[in-house]
Amino acid sequence: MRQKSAHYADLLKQKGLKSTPQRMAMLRIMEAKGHADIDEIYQEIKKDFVSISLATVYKNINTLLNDGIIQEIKVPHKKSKFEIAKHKHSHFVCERCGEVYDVQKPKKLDIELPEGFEPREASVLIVGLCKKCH
Amino acid sequence: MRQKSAHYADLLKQKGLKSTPQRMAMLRIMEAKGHADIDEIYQEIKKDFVSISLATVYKNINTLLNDGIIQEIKVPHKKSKFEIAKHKHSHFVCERCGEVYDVQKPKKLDIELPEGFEPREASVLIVGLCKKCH
DNA sequence: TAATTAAAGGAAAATTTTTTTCCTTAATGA
DNA sequence: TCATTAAGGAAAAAAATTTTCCTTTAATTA
Repeated sequence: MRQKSAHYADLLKQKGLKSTPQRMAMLRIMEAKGHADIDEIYQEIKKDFVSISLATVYKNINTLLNDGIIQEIKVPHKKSKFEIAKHKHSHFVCERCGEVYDVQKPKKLDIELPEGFEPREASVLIVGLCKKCH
Repeated sequence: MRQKSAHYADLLKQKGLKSTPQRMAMLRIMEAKGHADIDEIYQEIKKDFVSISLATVYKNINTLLNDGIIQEIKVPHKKSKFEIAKHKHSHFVCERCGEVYDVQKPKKLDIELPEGFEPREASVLIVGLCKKCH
């Protein structure tokens, strides 16, 4: 824990962002949950910061997104989830419970693009049943 | 054109949906554009149906989605796009102009899932520069 | 430390997006 | 053609997100 928090504080400082308790808590929540949507973050953080404003959560999500500290995962039929930005990986969404899991990225993708198209990044989303729901 | 429209009319009938002019127009717009977001559809359809309600567009999007006639593509940083449901394929999004293109689906994805996870479907989204913007 | 200052927080309002309601209109099928 | 019922339109409501404005506080420096 000491490590992680220090890490986030440094990361924020690097980007010229203040490491406020609310912001750190949001990062810790995303860290702990792996993937969380706005409302989950808000409900969770309210346990520690009773009077935190939902606007603060949104503002922080946006600044953290802009600085690449977190990233958004858009999932079919559900609200966007946010996660701490990390090494590249793919996602698995359980169609029953909605949980998002990180899975390894495919070694290579054999998709042929038309002439003139320049890929920069690919993301894979697998939909299915997770261990619990299967 | 005769073909396509008849096709849609039949498709709607099959699903027990009425083939109204507004609904047909929405399908034609998605067909023509390939991928369109709510606002694009609304702006476009207003040219023919001056007094169409935005609520009608939303309602139709939802019924068409529920019956699997169209599908939603969630794209990072932009509004969702909708397309006529067709054989499986992947998407390429241009990070400059935002245009979405259909690309072939990978033959196979070598992603190892943890024990107990059952994949049903995978979607691949490639982000990069399209021919025009490259 | 104490003082400074710029960024961040909170509350409320404003915007934007989406859904619902309620009544009217029109597509479908007998 | 008529009856039925889904769909359309307008407006309101609800939900989601952003902005405003003022206060507080983290970070910097004297």
